[in-house]
Amino acid sequence: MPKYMTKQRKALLGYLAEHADEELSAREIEKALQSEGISISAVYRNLSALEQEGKIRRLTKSGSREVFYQYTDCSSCRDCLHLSCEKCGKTYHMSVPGAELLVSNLAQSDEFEIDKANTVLYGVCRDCRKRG
Amino acid sequence: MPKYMTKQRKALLGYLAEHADEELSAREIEKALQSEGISISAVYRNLSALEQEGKIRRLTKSGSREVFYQYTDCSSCRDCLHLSCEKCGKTYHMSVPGAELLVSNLAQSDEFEIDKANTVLYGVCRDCRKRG
DNA sequence: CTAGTTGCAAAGAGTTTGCATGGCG
DNA sequence: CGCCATGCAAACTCTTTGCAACTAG
Repeated sequence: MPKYMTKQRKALLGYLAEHADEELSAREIEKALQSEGISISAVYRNLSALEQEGKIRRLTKSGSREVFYQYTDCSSCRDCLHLSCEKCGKTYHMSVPGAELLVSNLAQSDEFEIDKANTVLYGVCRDCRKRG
Repeated sequence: MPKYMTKQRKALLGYLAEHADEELSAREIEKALQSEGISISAVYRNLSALEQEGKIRRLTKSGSREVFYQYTDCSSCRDCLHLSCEKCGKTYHMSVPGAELLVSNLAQSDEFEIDKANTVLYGVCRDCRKRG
C-alpha cells in the first residue's frame, strides 16, 4: 500500500526489524524513534498500513489494557503456530510438524478448523522457567 | 470482592449467565440492560471486578479495535483449552484429554509451558463451516 | 511537478474517576 | 445506621482525522 519510502517509514521499519517478535506499543515506538523524528500520527498510520498488509499483528495481553504491535519476522509463518511467553514477551515459532499434528488432531476430534495466522498460545518459555 | 448484591449487579450477572460463552462489549451490555437501569460506569466497574476474580475474560479480536468481555461458564475450565469461532463468536471447550495431549506434546517438543487460562485458539467451528 | 506522507492540533471513542446520593445488609 | 455501590459528569488515554506544508520519485 505505501508508495514512498520516507525517512520516517524507513526508521520505523528498521526499528521493527531490530525488535522482531517483540511486543511494542505505539508510544514505545514513538519514543524510541524520537531522535529520528517521527510523529505519533505517522507511527499509527504506518502501523495500520503494516497491519493491513499482514506484516504486523495487533494484540492485547490478557488482563492488561494495553495494545501492542508485533512484527513477526518469519518467512514460513503461514505454516506455523506461535507461542508467546508471558514473562519475557518473546514469540516462539512452533515447529511445523508440531503445529500440523495439533491442527489435524483438533480437526478430527473437535471438528474445529484452526486459523493459524490469528492464534497465539500463551505460556512460559524454557528460559524464563529456568530463571524461576 | 463485591460485598452488596445490588439490583444492577444482579441484572448484570443474570445477563452474563444467559449469554455465557458469548463475546459482549460494554456498550452492548449497557443497552441490553437499559430497561433494568444500569449506568455505563457501573457496567465497567462490575466487569472489572469480575475480571479480577477471574470469572470473566477480556479479549479483542485480531484486526478489530473492539474490546469484548466473555463470561466463561465452565466448572472445569482450569483443565481445558478454549476454541473461539471467528464467525459466530461462540466459545467451545476443548475436551480435557485433547487439551492434555496438546499441552504435554508442547512441553516435550518445545519446552513451552502453556497457560491454559489465557490461551484461546481461533478458527471456524463445524457449524459455521457447514453454512459456508 | 504531483501525489503520497507528514506534523500539528482538534475531534472521537472507550474507559476511568471524584463526589454526592442512594440502597443493601 | 454505616458502608459500599451507583449515577453523573468531568477527566484521561489512546487513536483517528482534516488540512496545510513538505518531499520522494
